[in-house]
Amino acid sequence: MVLPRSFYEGEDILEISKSLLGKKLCSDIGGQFTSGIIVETEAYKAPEDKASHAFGNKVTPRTVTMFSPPGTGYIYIIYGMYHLFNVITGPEGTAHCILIRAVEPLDGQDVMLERRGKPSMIKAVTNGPGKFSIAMGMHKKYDATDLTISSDIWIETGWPELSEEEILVGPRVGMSTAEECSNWPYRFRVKGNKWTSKPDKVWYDL
DNA sequence: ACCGCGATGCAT
DNA sequence: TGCATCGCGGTA
Repeated sequence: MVLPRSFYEGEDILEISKSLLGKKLCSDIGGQFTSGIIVETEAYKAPEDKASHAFGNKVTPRTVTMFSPPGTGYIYIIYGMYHLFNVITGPEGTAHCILIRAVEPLDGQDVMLERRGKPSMIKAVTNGPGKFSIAMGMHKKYDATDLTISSDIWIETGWPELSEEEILVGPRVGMSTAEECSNWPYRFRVKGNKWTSKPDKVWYDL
């Protein structure tokens, strides 16, 4: 079942970030169907979050998508070559968004390997925001896609709801200019899942 | 294992 | 100018 808009519109972005773990992210791009279970997420809580593109509710040509209704996809380019995929959440008008950082591959694994130029799934294919976005065909041209009605990119129910014991939390990465926000525990992952991005030492139980 | 760095486009 | 990144080649 495709997740309805009500899934995305709650006030608590951290709860939604955790609820997205275990959901099934699907894409049908270039005539190729791929899907994967979301196993790592990262929350960006505008307007007070200095790490958010929409810090201070700043509206630019890039960030305007972030003010779209909850359940909208936000795709932007980082380092000139990676099309990172995010989900807009929160009450309409808030610019909260959640970066999808890793998925466990399900359908279309042959397509993912071809897009990534890798021989097998044991080589890191979807364990990072840039990597899984390539594997699933994410592209800036799909920015502002309505994930509740799109036939290009959508999110379905997947695993049963995870318990808190199955989730680890840690600080976000790449926070060089976010000052006090850089230590916020806004990054979530499925405990023990081998498809998450490279482990580090800062994870702890909820 | 870890570290440094280049690729490459676009927002500011 | 500096990224919400990745893969490579160096050193160990």
